[in-house]
Amino acid sequence: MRIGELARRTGVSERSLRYYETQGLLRAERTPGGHRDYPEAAVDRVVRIQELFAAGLHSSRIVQLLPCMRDTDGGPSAVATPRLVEDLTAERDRIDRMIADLVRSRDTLNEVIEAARQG
Amino acid sequence: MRIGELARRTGVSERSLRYYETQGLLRAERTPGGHRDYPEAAVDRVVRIQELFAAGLHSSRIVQLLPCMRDTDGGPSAVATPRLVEDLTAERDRIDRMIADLVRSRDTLNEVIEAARQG
DNA sequence: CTTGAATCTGACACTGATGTCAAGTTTTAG
DNA sequence: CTAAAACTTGACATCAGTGTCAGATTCAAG
Repeated sequence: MRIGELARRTGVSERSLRYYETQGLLRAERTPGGHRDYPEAAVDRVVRIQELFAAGLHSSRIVQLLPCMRDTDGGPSAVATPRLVEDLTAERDRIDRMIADLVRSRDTLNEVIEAARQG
Repeated sequence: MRIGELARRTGVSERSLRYYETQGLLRAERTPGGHRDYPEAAVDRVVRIQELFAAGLHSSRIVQLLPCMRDTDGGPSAVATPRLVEDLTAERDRIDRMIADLVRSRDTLNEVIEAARQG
């Protein structure tokens, strides 16, 4: 599929999809004229990438991580090196803390919302 | 307490504490010489502010929210206007989606980490 | 062939909290 | 009194993904 359709189906802008490519996160075949041609699996991949960005991972980290993830197309997965495992563990712990923070913030908002509904 | 101690106790930089003040998030008495003098409750407040920043709320939103939160010192709390409740509800829903995303990312990382431990 | 939609590359701007540095003032300890 | 530490304001930089615009090219349909 071409970039417009991928953008529409993932909700990610064309600009961002091109940026992902420069960062080595996403590859695409090219038509004879130079237009990008994505495989169906790109949809899932882009969604994953977005999730990881939302989790605060940087491009460089996602680049390392992607080949180790079991893909939707069941492609051959690499195995993380000990060094990478260490880094990913740190990321995971950071995400856990982030989740805890978010839960507290959500509860705070709910308190205020509830107080207003009753007041 | 002065800004250095507040920074140390909250883990937030002095730079950020001053920024919070310019945004109307944090007030401080001043010594005759002009140095900031924070009440004990500032510690909790700063922690809350940090959490809300981490949840993706902007200064302007936190400014609206703060007076509606029940403070640690049990100060008089304002009640959110209907308009604010609407905005806060949207924020809460966004946070809920963010949490869901984070959980997925964490699970992804755990999968890779586990695969490496066994591989 | 023609025309309009889609895509290409490249460049520049922005966001918004935070880092950092500079020059000057206040506070505190000896 | 004095020196060091802490604090002040102000300005500029940074990050990293994303928005946006311009000009050129390709694609698809009539």
